[in-house]
This record gives sequence, structure tokens and C-alpha cells, in this order.
Amino acid sequence: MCAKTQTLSSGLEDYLEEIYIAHLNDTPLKGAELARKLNISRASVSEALSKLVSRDLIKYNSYEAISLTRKGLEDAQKVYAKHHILKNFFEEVLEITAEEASENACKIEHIISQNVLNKMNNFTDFYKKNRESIKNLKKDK
Amino acid sequence: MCAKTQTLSSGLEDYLEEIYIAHLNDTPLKGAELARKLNISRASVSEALSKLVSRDLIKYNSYEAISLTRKGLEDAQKVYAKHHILKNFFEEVLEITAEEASENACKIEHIISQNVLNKMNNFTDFYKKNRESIKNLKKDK
DNA sequence: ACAAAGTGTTAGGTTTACCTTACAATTCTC
DNA sequence: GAGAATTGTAAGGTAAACCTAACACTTTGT
Repeated sequence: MCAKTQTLSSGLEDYLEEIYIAHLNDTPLKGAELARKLNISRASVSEALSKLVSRDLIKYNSYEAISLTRKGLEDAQKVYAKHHILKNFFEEVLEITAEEASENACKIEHIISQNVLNKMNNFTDFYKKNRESIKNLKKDK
Repeated sequence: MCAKTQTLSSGLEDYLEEIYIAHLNDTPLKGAELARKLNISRASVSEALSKLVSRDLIKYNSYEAISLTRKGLEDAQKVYAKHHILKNFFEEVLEITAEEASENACKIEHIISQNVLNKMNNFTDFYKKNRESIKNLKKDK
């Protein structure tokens, strides 16, 4: 029933996403800081960054801030968008707290299909536009 | 932002779930058959079954059908329930095909929080009861 | 009942993603 | 500008979850 698939590494996506967030905030990000953010050793981060460099997703020289390549930026945006669609749905529709919504989104963003995500996004939009009418249905029973 | 956690092994949950399905269908299930179902080698299944036995989740003697202990049954039911809540939501609310709904549920069931799942379940119930009214909102814009 | 088919296990290997330790290189601070 | 603090990397290790190959055991079919 649950045959295995798995093509991408969800780990690398986490690194990329964090780098992207630093980019959004215009905050220079070095490996050591990234390690702290992700709660992972500097050594592991160092390895992961090499992988991202070799896949042409980031530019990185020791002791300098990490930056995204064009491709890395695109990929990061995709992951980040997924995160937001999930978080939004959890918060707006299911009324989950921001923190719990984010925690769940962090994990699910790596594995959910694009199609489900698109429909979820549309649904959240629809829900937000009709929140009051929908809530009335609940009361009326 | 996305700190690592992960306490349970999602792999073992898949084995357990498949064993539970066989149990529901009253179909005796041996290791080799489980291997075929999950697309995993007999050797790997053999190892996994030892783990499940040592955690007292299944009973298993070579060449016999696998059976669930009381604890195993409970755990399996939980995983299976999660699967269904997700699948249901995807199918009923997001109108995803059964197959895609199931594929996504298989992956997400291992990582989503119980609280989100509960709210999702309630929401799907509500949606099903009010499907027509809600759909009208879409048309009216 | 015995050969063929199916099932299970062991041994040894791979990959991935982490870790610690130790050291090297750079940057900060006074 | 020199010592302290920070940052980065290399080496070697661990654990999980898979694999193949080979062999042993059990069941099935005639």
C-alpha cells in the first residue's frame, strides 16, 4: 500500500530554505550561524554546503556570507512557497497556532505533491474570502 | 527555522500498517508477501520484522502468518486512522484522485501532528455535511 | 515422497546524514 | 598587531535503512 519512492533530499531543502530566509531579511549568513539555526554541527553544515555548491545552488567561500545562485533562488522560492501554502492553510482554515502550523509545514513541505498543494492553496483563498458565510454554516448546523 | 526533531521511524510504521491491512482483510500475511507489497527485499523485511517483534508489536515465526500484538494493533490503528483522515480530506475537500490522495497520505501520516489531524478531521466532516452550501459560495463568487 | 518452488536468514556492502575531535584559517578586540 | 574568539574543514565514526548473494528451511504439487 505504501510503496517507497523518494527522489529529493529533504535535508538540503532545509538548508536552502534557511539561506533564502537570510536572503529575504538581508542578513549575511555564514556556515556557523546556519549550523546554529538548524541545530546541526558546523562539520555537517560544511559538508552540506559543498553539496549545494556542487549542484550550483549557492555560492560560498569560507568566512564569507552564503549567497544563492539564480537556480538556488528559484528552488528556495519553491520550497518557501510550499511552506507558506501549508502554514496558511493550517492557520487560516484549521485554526492552528502559528508555531504548530510552521512546525508541521516544515516537515510536510518536502513530501507533498505539487498538485495537492495547488488545490490547497486555492481552497485557502476561497475560504478566506468566504470565511463569514462558511462560519455561519457551522452555527446553523 | 526548521530545526530537526524526529523521534519515530516512519519505516516501521509502514510495515505495521500493511500488516494491519492484511489483518482487516483477514488475509494471512507472510514476510515474502509483505516484501512484495512494500517493494522491499525479503532480507530487509526480515530485519524489520525482528525489530517489530522485539518491540512487542507483532508476533512472528518463520513460515507462519504475521500477527499483531495488542500494542501493535493499537499502534497500527493509529497510523491507519491518520492515513484515512488525510486521504479523506484530500479526496473530499481538495478533490484529489484516490490514488494521489493515498500516495500523499502515506508520506504525511508519519510526520503530521495529532492536533492538526484532529482539526483536519473535523473540518472534513463539516465540509461533507455542507458540501452543497459551500459549493454555492464558489459559484456566487 | 521427493523435487521444485517459495520463504527466511545471514553476511557483507552501500548510502545518507549526522556526529566528535582536532586542527587550521580568519576575524575581532583591545 | 597579537591573543582570543570564531569559523571552517578533515578524518574517522555511528546508525538507520536499504541492498545482493548465498544458503537453509519449509511447503507444494504430482
